[in-house]
Amino acid sequence: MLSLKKYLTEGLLQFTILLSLIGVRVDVDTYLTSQLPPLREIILGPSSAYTQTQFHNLRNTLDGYGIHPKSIDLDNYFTARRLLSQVRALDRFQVPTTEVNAWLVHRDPEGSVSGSQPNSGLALESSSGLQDVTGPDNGVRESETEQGFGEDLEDLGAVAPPVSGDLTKEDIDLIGILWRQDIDLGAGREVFDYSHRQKEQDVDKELQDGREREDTWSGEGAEALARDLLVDGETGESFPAQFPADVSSIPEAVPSESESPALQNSLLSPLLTGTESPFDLEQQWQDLMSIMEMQAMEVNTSASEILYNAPPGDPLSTNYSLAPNTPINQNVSLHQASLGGCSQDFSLFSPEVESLPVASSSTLLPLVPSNSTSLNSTFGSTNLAGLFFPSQLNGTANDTSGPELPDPLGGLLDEAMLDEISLMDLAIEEGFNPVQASQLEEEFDSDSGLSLDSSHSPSSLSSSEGSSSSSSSSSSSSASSSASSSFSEEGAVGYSSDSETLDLEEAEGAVGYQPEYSKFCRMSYQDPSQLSCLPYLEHVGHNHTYNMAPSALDSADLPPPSTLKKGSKEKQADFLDKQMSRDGHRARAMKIPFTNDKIINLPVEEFNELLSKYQLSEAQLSLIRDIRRRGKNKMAAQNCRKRKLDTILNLERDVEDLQRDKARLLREKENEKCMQGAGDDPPLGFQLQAASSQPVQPGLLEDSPGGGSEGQRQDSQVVGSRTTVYFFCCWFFVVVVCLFVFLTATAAP
DNA sequence: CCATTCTGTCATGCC
DNA sequence: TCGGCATGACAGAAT
Repeated sequence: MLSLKKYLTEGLLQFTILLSLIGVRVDVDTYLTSQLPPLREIILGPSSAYTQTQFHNLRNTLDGYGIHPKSIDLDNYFTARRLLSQVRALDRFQVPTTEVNAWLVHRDPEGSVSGSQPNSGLALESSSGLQDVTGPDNGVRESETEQGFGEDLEDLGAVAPPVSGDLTKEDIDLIGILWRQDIDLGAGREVFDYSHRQKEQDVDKELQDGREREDTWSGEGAEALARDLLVDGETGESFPAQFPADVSSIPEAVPSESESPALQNSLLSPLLTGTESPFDLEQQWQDLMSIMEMQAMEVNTSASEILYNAPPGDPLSTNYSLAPNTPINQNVSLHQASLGGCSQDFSLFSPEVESLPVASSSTLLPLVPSNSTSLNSTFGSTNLAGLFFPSQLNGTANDTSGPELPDPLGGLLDEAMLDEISLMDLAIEEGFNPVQASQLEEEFDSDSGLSLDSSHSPSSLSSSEGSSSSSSSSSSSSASSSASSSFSEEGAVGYSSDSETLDLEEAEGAVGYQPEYSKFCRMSYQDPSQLSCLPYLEHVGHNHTYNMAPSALDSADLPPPSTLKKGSKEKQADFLDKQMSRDGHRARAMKIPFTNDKIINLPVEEFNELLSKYQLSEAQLSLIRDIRRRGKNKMAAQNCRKRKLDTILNLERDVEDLQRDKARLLREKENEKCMQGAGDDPPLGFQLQAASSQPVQPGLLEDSPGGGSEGQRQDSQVVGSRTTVYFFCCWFFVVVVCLFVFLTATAAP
């Protein structure tokens, strides 16, 4: 039997060698291990000569077959196993040569390695990898809500500036007129400068930017405006007399004129019914009223045109005219309730932006009318970014639309009143003392809150003063007014914060804290409780409950207006509302006098200073600090995840590069081996090949496809070749057996 | 309804 | 010691 085994094994060996020589790859491994155990025993058992094939079978040992006891050299075996494992470690990625060729053809365009130019290939690959990485990053960013809104913000920022380009000559003239109105009202340069005390540098910078924008966008008119601004020393930075400036002048006039509580009515009444405002008031107040009247007259535009030479189509004029004519009740429409918040907000706070440069402010104003109109037409969802800014571009064209004009100003007035109310409420509840108020005045009084931007903050001043401090002295009244202004400035109600948010967004660019963006719209909503302060505003109050709803209610969902168009924008708006989230509502509930945006983003020094300015309860302070902590941690978490993702992507790219390098090196190695080892007695697994012309492919030895679809394709080829070889081997085995029987029979005698 | 993903928050450690 | 950042872990919402 021993001889039989010898014959058989030798015969098989010779047969396999023969097959290898003729180019047929015999993967004995498969058949030996699983399909033909007897044959495996026969082959592996007899001698170590066949252990060469164990090179190929070594991994079978790992599968539990174990090395045959008769294996002559376990050391060699283990050595071979180790080497083989190393080789396999190298060629995980390996695929048959044919496939590799195809792969190379496929990969070369990408800059993948071609054996001759590894470096270039790597370089190209790395470059492509970079692209890949950037691509995924972008995708990720887009996927992230933050990022998505960041784009919106970017769009917002990008789109908004061009709006100034839409400023017509009339707009500019009107701005200049309004600006002069501020001067007439006594808003001195110091007021303006003072307003920028905190962000003076930013203001200057943005002012320059704004002037540049004016130059580029507005052309001559803008230049003229810029010259006016530059020329006039009083105005200084003067944010051009924008609509807000006009309104802002109100406070100044108010303190002097309105020290008696009786002014409450007079104070707000003019706002509410601008047309009826008497001109017998003080000159400033009269001027102010004239402005308001102009606004009121806006529908007819005749009066405004006469007084200010403002063309009918002027956005600003349209802007101003809106509210007075229309009672707030009328103004408050359902759509305003939902959207109005945003548009109104924007219109209101945009002027308030502390550091908002002339250009930006000027640009923003035109937006209001266009906005309102666009909102009415398209129905604006609460999304400012989507509707508002894009619409701004067309703002001038939309200005003429009559019936819809009243809304913006009405909304503005409403917002202003709400702001006032909230400020009053805050002032009352928080117990601002005149001293702090005076301090605040130093900070904020001139601070644009008055003259510079805030249209509503002044109004808030007036209202707060009128209502809260009836008998207060002029100083105290001014202090309170300043306090209220500071509130508004600080975003007590959230308006200013919104504006500031805008600022921050612009300043920070894409990095901007996007959740804040939601505030952009949301901040317009007022706490209903605040409305109750002023009895005569109650009618306004319930009218504006629409606006209040989101903020007032803990539920983040906006009241779904029936008229709203259900769309992605609205959905986005809802998302933004939800973005406002708990802290925003908490802050409102706690009547935090400043926005979360400031709470989170202000430097610790400014933050502490801000806190010191207000008499806040422990609960409020705790909430504020929690908000700050959570906000910062949220941003940190976002950054952390972003970095993590980037790291993963980079690692993935590196792995791919290394795999390519390994594949390349292995191919080179195999090629060298084939070149020099043709005469040697290589392992059976390597020796037997399906395609004689093809270099040895370690990939064939691997179970792992290592090459994706190409690898699968190759596998199919390999399977076919193996099947053929299998049948041929069986046939040959039968022949050999027959020969063996024949020989034994003949040799037996 | 379940699994996965996304996002916010907390706790912890480090600087 | 405080403030901020980084990060793992968890929970809830969204998909």
